[in-house]
Amino acid sequence: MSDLGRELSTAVVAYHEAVGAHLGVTAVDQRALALIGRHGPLSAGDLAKRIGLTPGAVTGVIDRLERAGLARRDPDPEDRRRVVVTAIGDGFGRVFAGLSAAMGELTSRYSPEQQEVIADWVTRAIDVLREQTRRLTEGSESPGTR
Amino acid sequence: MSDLGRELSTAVVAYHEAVGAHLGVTAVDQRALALIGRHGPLSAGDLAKRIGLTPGAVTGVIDRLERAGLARRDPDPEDRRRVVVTAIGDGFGRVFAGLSAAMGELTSRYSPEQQEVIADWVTRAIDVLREQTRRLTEGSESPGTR
DNA sequence: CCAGATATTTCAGTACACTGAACTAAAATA
DNA sequence: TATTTTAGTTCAGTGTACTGAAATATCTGG
Repeated sequence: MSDLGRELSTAVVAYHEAVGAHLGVTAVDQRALALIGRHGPLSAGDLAKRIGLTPGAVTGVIDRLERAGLARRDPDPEDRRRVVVTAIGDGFGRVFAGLSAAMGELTSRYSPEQQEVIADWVTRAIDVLREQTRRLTEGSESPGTR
Repeated sequence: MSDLGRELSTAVVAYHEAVGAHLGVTAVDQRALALIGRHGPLSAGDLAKRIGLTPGAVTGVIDRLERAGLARRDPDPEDRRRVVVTAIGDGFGRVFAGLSAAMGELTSRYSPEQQEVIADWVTRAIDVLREQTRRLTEGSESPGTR
């Protein structure tokens, strides 16, 4: 099972690399997009803090996401200095459409009780990954933390 | 569930990035290491073909893996032009030790039947990911394919 | 034994994302 | 209203991984 986990993560990383190469976005760009997708629209500055990059670098991140048609810049009507970045339509979903469909098809072949077990495991596995990531990251500097 | 898949993959990518930053190896390096781990020792040239890089770039990949203590260069006794690259001990496992332990602990909390279901789903999910990756990659040029 | 083929490394040049600092515009404060 | 602070972009410089070609070492077929 530990081997399976390793293979799964390798396959996931390879997939993300392929998506990135296909769309002209980096791994960081994709993480930023996922962050927006999960959290909702964010200002450029907030995005910078969240992903640990300088504001200058974030401009590049947004440029690439916009060019790939995955996100959109909008002026904040409340504060016209601010730029609000929004994931377009379901830009992420569109890119991942083939994967989502195949995964849905796969999962539908299991009984409802089995699907329950799988979803539960995946949820907890995500927590484990986040915790381990935090453990690795802490101690290293990040520009936002200074 | 499709959202879960997305979150899982995002978490996996973030974890790999953190591991890479920690050890000074790139995502490509990690994929190369996984390839060696799965397939067994490979010559530098074979590695180049498999990961789609020029021989010159592969020299750098192996350099970084060696520097991180994850792989080893050995001359091929059968053909002294060749260099055989081997994953060290369980270098990969050592790096991923924290993750493997946590994942093992997580999975052990399920009944044997449930574990069966999870392992089955993960195995098939890996196949789906590989297939989708292949679909994205084909059509794009790679140095080895030319 | 010699000429060509093959495996890897080295090296110069290129591409690209990041930092840090200067710049522009807009808000907040006095 | 004038000054200071804040948000984002632009830009020069840096680091790093890649390509393509040349160099080195070794194998193989005539």
